[in-house]
Amino acid sequence: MRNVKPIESAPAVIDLVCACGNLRRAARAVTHLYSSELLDGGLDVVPFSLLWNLTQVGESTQKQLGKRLALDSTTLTRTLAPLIQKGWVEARPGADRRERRLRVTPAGRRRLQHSVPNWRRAQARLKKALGSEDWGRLSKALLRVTRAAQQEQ
Amino acid sequence: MRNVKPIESAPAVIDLVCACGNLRRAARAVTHLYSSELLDGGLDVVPFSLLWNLTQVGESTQKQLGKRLALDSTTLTRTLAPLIQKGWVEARPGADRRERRLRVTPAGRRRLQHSVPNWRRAQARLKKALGSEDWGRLSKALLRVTRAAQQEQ
DNA sequence: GCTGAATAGATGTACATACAACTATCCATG
DNA sequence: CATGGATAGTTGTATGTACATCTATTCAGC
Repeated sequence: MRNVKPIESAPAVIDLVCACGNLRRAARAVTHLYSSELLDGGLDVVPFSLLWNLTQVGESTQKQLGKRLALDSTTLTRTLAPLIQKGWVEARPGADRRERRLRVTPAGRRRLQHSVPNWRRAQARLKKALGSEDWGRLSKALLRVTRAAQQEQ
Repeated sequence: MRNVKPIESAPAVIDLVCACGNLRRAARAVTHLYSSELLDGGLDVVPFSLLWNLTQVGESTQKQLGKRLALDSTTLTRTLAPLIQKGWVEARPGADRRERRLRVTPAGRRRLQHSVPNWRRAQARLKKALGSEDWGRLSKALLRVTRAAQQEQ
């Protein structure tokens, strides 16, 4: 029985799909779409996302907001700066005076409301192009993968 | 029959989930995980992804590579520069002399191979934390959403 | 009450990314 | 074959993001 190819164990056809690369690419593509809608309203995706999330939580320290957004909290020092400067976000020291307690001001809330129709248009365009079944699947998958990645250190 | 609350049509409980924000957040979280593995091998996620994709396509212009990665092609001028400088990617003018034809060199291929085990570890960690069913779903959903967003302008 | 470890945030630096404006090249049409 | 519009890539600039390091503050244990 010479010359017989051995049976290959675990054929090493490893997944060629890089989850990280695919996520980053999707984020770029979708950011482009949302950005084009949101810029008409004068708020790009990052400021929009900060006002949006900060409105939803009501009040938060920088640290907590960073955790919520899976964002290094020192990054927020700079991305929040223009929002504070424009009076859309208020940062006041907490009882623990190391912390900054962040809140959206009434002016900030108005600014956000102004951009919500743009955001809805972006959502609607993507949802339509994707189909609402995939849209729902995507949302779930993203929450799960974020949790999984965060749990992994 | 007074005082009866009217039946509400389409209750305006609009999706509070922002696909863009969720994608960007997931990309940050997953990048962090992959980065921690890949950095041990000396290649961060962006150079890794460039070598990886360029290896897969064999040869490409900057424009084509940008399209494949949903990346502004001018961004590639800068992210490719260090790879070219280190001799991992070769850029030679094409027959159309406006173009740069990009190829991974043998040295680049070796460099990539060196990092593949790190990449596999990152993939394995995420896949394990996520479960392989969700992993598959995620991959499909990301391809679809990327296509959908790109088709939308 | 003091001191040293831990924590929140600010700052320096590096890189990723996009867009506008520019340059070199190509190509269609007169 | 000359010219003007289209295209590929470069460069200037602005923003987002992370990490290392620094400062101010807190808090546990003495």
